[in-house]
Amino acid sequence: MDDDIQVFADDEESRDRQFVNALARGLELLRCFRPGDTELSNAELARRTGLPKPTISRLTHTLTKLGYLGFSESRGTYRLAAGVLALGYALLSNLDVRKVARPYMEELSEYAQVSVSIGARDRLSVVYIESCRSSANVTLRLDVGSRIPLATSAVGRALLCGLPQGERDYLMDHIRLRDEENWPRVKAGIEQALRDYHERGFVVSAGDWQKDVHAVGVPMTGVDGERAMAFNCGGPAFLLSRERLIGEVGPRLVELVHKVEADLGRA
Amino acid sequence: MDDDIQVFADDEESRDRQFVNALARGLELLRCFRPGDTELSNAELARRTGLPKPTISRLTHTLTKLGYLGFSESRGTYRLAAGVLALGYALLSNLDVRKVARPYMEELSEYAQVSVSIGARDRLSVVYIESCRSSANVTLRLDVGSRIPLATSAVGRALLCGLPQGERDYLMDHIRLRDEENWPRVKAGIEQALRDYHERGFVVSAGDWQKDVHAVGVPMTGVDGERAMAFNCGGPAFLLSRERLIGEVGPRLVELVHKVEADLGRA
DNA sequence: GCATCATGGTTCGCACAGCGAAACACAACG
DNA sequence: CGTTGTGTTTCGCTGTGCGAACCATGATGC
Repeated sequence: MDDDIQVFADDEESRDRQFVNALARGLELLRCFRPGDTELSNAELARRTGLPKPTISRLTHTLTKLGYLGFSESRGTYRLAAGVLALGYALLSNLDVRKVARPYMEELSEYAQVSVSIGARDRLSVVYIESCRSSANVTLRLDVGSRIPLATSAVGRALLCGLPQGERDYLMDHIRLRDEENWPRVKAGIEQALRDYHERGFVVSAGDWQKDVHAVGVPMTGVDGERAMAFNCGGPAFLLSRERLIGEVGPRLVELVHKVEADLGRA
Repeated sequence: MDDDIQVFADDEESRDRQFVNALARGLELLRCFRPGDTELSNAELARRTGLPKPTISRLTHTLTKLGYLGFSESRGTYRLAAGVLALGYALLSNLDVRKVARPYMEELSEYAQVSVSIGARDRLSVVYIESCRSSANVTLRLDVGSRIPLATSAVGRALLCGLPQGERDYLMDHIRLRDEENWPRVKAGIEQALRDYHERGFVVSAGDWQKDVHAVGVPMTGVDGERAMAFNCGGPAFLLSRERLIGEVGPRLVELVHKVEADLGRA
C-alpha cells in the first residue's frame, strides 16, 4: 500500500523544471508514518523511502524544527507531531458537503444500522472525509482520514464511476501496474461497477475489499469546488445480505445523494 | 494568528546547513489555507507568504502533482486536496491516549454538560487531538484539528504549566514578541495559572480567551511518546459559573487525568 | 477599434544552495 | 578488538530558486 502514483521527479518527462524535489521528499517522509508505526528512526526512514542517509537527516531536522515531527532523545527516533493536524483541518472545515450531508447520513445510518461515509480520492486510495457509524455497529473502525483502496471498495468504485472516461482510464492503468497479478479480477469488478452504476445508480462491493464487508457506493458529481467525492454505506456481511444491499440500502443512498446535491445546488 | 515561531531559515543562527528551505516553504504554503479560505490564487499565496512569484508557481505545481492541492481550471485557483488528510490520520490513530481517555471524557461531558477535549501544542497554538461535546451543548464548534491560542485558553495554559521551566520561558518569550501590547495581561494570566496549578492541580480561564467561555485545564505529563498534552473542560459562561468551575468541574477533570495516566502507565 | 494600464502567470540564464558518495564518528554487541 | 549498525560531516558537482524580463488577460479609456 505505498500508493506511489507520481512521486519523484525522474519519472516520465524527467527534468520537470517546475517540480521541486525537496518538498516532495519531505512530504513522502511524513507519509512513511502509517497507523501502527509510532516511531521511526532515520535509518528506517531511509529504508522506506530509498533516499540517502544525509538527505533523510536534513529532512527530519527540518520537519522537526517546523513542528511536524517530534524527536525522542532517548531512543533517537522521530514521531509525528501536532503540526500535521493543522493541514487537514483547514480542508475539513471548508467542505460544505459535510455540514449538509451529516443529518441525512445519521438518519440513514441509524435507520439501516450501517455506517455511512463520504470519501475523496488520494492517489490510489480513498480517504474518508466524513463518517458516521450506527449505534450498534462498532465493528468497523474507520474514521475521518482512514484510507481504503480505490479499486475494490464500494466508495472507490463509485468514485471511479463518477470520473470522466479519460481520468478513469489513467487511474485504472496505475492500478494495473501496481498489481498485475490480480488485475483481471479487479478489472472485472470495476467494469461490473460501471454497469451497475448505469443501470441502478449505485455500485456494489460485496466482499471484494474485505471478505465480510458488504457495501454500496454512489458518486457525487461536480459540487463543492469540483472535488470528486462519493458516498458509501456498508456493514458486516451477516447484517447486510446482497438482497438488502441492492433492494433497500442502495436506492436509499442514491436518494440521499440526490438530496445533498439539491441542497448544495441552491446553497 | 499566523503563528510563525520559527519559520524560515534566516532566523537567528542563519545558515543552518541542515535546514531544507524548499520543504519549509511548501508546508507554509499549505498552511496559508485557513478555515474560511476555500480557494487561493498564486498571487494571493505570494502575498501571504512573501515569497517571489515563480517560487510559488513551482511549489503549487509540485503540491498539485502530489495530490495535496487541487487546481480549479476555471478560476485559476488552488484548494486543499485529500492528500493533506493522510498525514494527520496516521498521527491520530497512533495516540493511545485517545482510546483510553474517550470513555472518561464522555462520562464527564455528559454528567456536567460541558465539552471535554485533549490538546497538544503546535507552535503558539493548541490543536485538539480529541474532543467530545455534551448532547446539549452545540454552541462551541470545535473539533479535532481546531486551533486555539496557547496563552489565553485553559488547555493552552495547562500545557504551559506542564512543561519544564526552560521550554515554558522560551514559549512565553515568543508569545510576548507576537503581541507586546497585551503582554502584561497575558503574562498575569499565565502566572495566575501556574499558582492555580500548584495549589489546586488545575488552571482556569474564565473569559480570558473568549468572553463568554469558561473552562478549566489540566496538563498530562510524560506519557504516549513524551508528547506534552493537556485536557480541558469548558462551556458557555452562563452554564459554568466560576464556583462550579472551581468547586466541581476542575477537581473532576484532575481526577479524570489521573485515571488516564494510570491506565496508560500499565498499558 | 486600438492604446493604456493593471494584474496574474510563465520563461530563462546565472549564482549559489542543497544533494549524495564517501569518509568519519560512535555506539552496541560478541 | 573487529564487526555491524547507527547518525553526522565533508566537499565537489548539479539542480534549484531568484529576479528581471517576458507573456497573457481583461478592464478601462477615448
